Parts: sequence; C-alpha cells; structure tokens
Amino acid sequence: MNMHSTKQTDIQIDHILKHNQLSVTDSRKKILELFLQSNGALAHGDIEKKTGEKFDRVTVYRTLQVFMEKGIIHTIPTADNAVRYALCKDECTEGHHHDNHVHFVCNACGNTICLEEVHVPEVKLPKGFQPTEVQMIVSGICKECH
Amino acid sequence: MNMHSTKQTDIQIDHILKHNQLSVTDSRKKILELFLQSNGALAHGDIEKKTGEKFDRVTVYRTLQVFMEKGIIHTIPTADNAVRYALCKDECTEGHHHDNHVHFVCNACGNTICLEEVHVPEVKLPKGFQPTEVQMIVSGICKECH
DNA sequence: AAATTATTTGCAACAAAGTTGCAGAATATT
DNA sequence: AATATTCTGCAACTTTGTTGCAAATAATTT
Repeated sequence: MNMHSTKQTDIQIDHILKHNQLSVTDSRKKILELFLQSNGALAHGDIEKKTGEKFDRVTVYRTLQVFMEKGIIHTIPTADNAVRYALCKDECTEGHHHDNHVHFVCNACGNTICLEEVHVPEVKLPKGFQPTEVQMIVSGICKECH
Repeated sequence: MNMHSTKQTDIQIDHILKHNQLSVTDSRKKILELFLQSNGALAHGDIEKKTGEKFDRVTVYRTLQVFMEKGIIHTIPTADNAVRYALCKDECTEGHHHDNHVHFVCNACGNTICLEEVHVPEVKLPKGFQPTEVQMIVSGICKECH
C-alpha cells in the first residue's frame, strides 16, 4: 500500500482545478492533495514542510492566494500569528464563504480541525451592529491527543 | 480643551503599571494611554503610528510582550495576518485571561471592538474534544459606521 | 538629595515572512 | 505540432519580528 493519491482523488483534484478555470499544474495538484488528505487546516509553513521543499516559497504563496480568490480555501483566525487555511465546502463561491462551523485548535498536536457538524450559535449584538460573518475558534485538547 | 490625558487617567496609568511591578516609563505610559483611550483593539502597527514614531519599534514590541505577560492586554485572533491587542478586565491575572466576550471587527472602519456585554455562548463538542478556551469574532458594520 | 543598583531603551545586526518583476518552463489552445 | 497563454522559480526587495549589548532612565538605598 502506498501513501500516494489514488486515482479517485486525482480525478477529484483535476475536477476542482478545472472547475475553477485554473491550469492543472504539479504545485496546485500537490497542495490541493494536502488539503484533501488533512481533515484539518494548514498554515503556510506546514505546506512548505509537507511538500518537501519541492516548490518555491513564492509558488506556495501564490497558489494559496489563487485558491483563496477562487473560494477553494478560506482562512481561519488564530490568536498566534499563524494564519491557517482550510478547504471550503462546495457551496463556497468566489468571494462568498459559508463555512459557519466551529474550528478546533489543539494545544497538544497543534492541528486545526474543522468541526463540520458543530454550527456556530447565534448571538444577539447591541443595537447598531450589523453582522455579516461569525467565526468561532475553540482551543483545547483534541480527540486524538486526549 | 486639549487632547492630552487628564490627571485622572495619569493616576490610573500609574496605578496599573505599579500594581504589575513595572517601572513607570514614557513608552509604557504612552502605550497604555492609547489602549485606555481606544475602546477597541490595537495592532502593533496602529501603536507605532499613533505614538508618532516616538519610540523604537523594538520598544513597542517589548512593551506589548510585557503587557501580555502581566495580563494587562490580550490578543484577539483575526483572519488577516494582523494580531490585535486589547485591554483585559480587572479579573485577568498573569497567565489567566477571562475575556470571554465577543469581539467585533468592522469592515468599514477596520476597528476591532470588545463587546464586553455579549458573552460567548456554550457549544457542545463531539466526544473526546476538551475545550479550554473559546473565541468568537463577529465581522460586519459597527455602530458608528452604520 | 546624591549615589548606587536595577531596569529599560535604542541601536545594530540579524532572522523570518511576504511581495514584485521578469525570463524561462510548463500548460492549454488552435 | 505550433502558437498562445499561463505558471514557476529566481533575484531582489519590503515588512515584520527577534536578540545582544552599551547607554540612558527609573527605582532604591544611604
């Protein structure tokens, strides 16, 4: 058994890129594969490490930028300085993200996990405040590290 | 009428610093004054601008670090790369922060505001996930910009 | 109130993170 | 297979954050 992508995911990756009018290149395939493999979120640094220095730093930056613009990934805010990225669900289109689920950051393994099944609860804001997006980040110890 | 701090706030600033066993210096006074004046949160860059390049970048970094350690300020996570800091309430002590209120980021004016009166609601997590801290960031249009 | 001690500041030098222009390489189109 | 388009990697640069150390400032002692 190998650790490489199956034909299944290859087809999936190809489809996502073409569907977003992006050229299918090695770097984009590899980075997208990383996101599909990890159910959690990835920081820029993680990606550089996991691709094994195969691609230039600049390429990784630009790939993440493009994926953001196309609505393939979204950012997750964190209290430390590291911005993390995670895959968007299908409903996400260019500029419009609908990832209203809770994110969990594990203090032990450092992983950020999308808790798809946990919805962000409603909150009542003071008069005059008009919300457009709500982010909820829970930190602690994850399932695996428990 | 001048824009400088009143004697009242001067005394307050002095008290906060001494209470935390910190030397009372110009930079610390000025930076703390900025936090007391703005009801919102400040990024490192904001502070550099508002102090009018009076202090070295390094001093600002170190002052924020010390204020963090002493529990005078806390960080607010954001989706962009800029970490913001805000004053902690009195209950905050070294290492222990109790700022479980909602933070609001205005897309118009860019300000981050602490909604002290809005508590972060409880969420049920899947089995095995042990939460220690919950952050909630709402973005949209604030009271002033509405 | 002056002298001593302890702490803090600013400089310089560096490290890390992110950006931009452009020629060559890879992908897509005809 | 040839052309047009897009993407990559390099180099050079900007921005952001860190560290060591001597000079300056604040706190303490006499």
